[in-house]
Amino acid sequence: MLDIKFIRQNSDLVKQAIKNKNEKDRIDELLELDKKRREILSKVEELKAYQNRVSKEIAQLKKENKDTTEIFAKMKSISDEIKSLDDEVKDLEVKIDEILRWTPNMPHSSVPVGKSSEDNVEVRRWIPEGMNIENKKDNVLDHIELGKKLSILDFERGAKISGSGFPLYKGKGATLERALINFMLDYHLEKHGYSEIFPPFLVNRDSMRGTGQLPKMEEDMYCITKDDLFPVPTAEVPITNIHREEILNEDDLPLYYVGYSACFRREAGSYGKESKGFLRVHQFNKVEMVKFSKPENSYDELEKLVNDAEDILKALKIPYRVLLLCTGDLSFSAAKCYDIETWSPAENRWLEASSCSNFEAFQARRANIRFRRKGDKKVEYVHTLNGSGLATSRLMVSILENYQQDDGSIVVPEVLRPYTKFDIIQ
RNA sequence: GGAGAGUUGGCAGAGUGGUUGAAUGCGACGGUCUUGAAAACCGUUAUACUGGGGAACCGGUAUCCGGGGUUCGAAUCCCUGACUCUCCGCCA
Repeated sequence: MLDIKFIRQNSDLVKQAIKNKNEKDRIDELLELDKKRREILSKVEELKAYQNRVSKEIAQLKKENKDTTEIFAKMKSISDEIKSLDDEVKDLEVKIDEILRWTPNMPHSSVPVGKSSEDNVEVRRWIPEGMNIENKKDNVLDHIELGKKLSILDFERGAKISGSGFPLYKGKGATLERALINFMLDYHLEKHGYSEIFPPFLVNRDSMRGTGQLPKMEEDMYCITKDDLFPVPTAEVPITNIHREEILNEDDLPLYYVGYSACFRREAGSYGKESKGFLRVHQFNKVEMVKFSKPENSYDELEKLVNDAEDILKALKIPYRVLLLCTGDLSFSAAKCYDIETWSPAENRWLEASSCSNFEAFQARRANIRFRRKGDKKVEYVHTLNGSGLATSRLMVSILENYQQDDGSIVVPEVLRPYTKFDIIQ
């Protein structure tokens, strides 16, 4: 959510930002409502001030046993007037809030302006020593074929149990998945100084609003209507909401959290080639990093966050590239975002495995997460950041395909072996 | 799922219709005293919106879990929702 005062004073900037993000502009309507609200507000507050004053006088009169009939009649009509004006203000506030919640975050000045993913900028790429992704082997199997052949992935039975997009891992495939999650968690804990969180997987509506999934993405979220709970689309939601409605100490910042969760996404409207196997699923596993930072440090923290995700891929020796997303591809809540894509030899293309974003105060304002500087009276919003570190499904595609041998077996990446207790899948 | 008890400022905890943004205690911060510290004493101690001002600041309004209602007036009465705790039932 953007600050209404900021919008008031910088409406042109905000409009430009909305345009760059390909979102709908309702700023003029917003400002009109805002103006009206403040007009009525000053009227009703004046009446309330009068009411409060007279109310004290009445208390005095009552004490002296004086007649109050006349004054009561007068105050009744004022009370009624206040009530109706209050209703008007409330009505306007609901409308204002609605538009604000549908207004996207503003891209940071360092974000390239662009229309779609075509305009994203590759910042760097990393290829393990001795590997050349240009040298395409002929007989590489894709992850679906590998999964089937080695009996480690079973998409058909997953579909039988739940529906398409719910992968079933079996045997060494299940172990490999678990190893990967544990490896990533341990790595961030030990090497990058994060604190571990194991969050709830179902969250309430307030939490979903806090991080910005609602109202805009409601169609893409699963919902347990009976209890009005949502299966988390990412651990970002429960972890960021840890500090909802809180005022943090300056000394506590930055806060680094890392947590695993299963992630649930309806992915409404996406079918076909793009969604085969692991490429698009309704349930996947992800280790998520979340940071709460002081505003002046948040962009340094973003760079570090991306590096933290990259370190995992370097340790796994998976080729990847880092993209700086352009304004048009930037998500609703983000001010700046880097995607990390890993190489898939079978698909012969890059697959998004991580997304690292700085939300600045956008989520913090929605979720009311603030901090107080030492010796300072005022509170400020923190900046929130998060990044996948990483999502296992896409990563699993790259691991299986990159580590496959000519005989169709798969060598387990060295760093995972202490977790898997085996070094080859065949 | 059933029955009951709760939810008040950073924390503890008063307050059952009228100068209550809210007693008191603790904590925190500032000061006095002290070579320094402790103790003691004095003072300060929420957030949001809104108007004025360049700003420090000043005024108004709201907030005692959320929402609705009764009333001239609600922390206090009524309805409703959420959460917490205790007991019973069920259960991995």
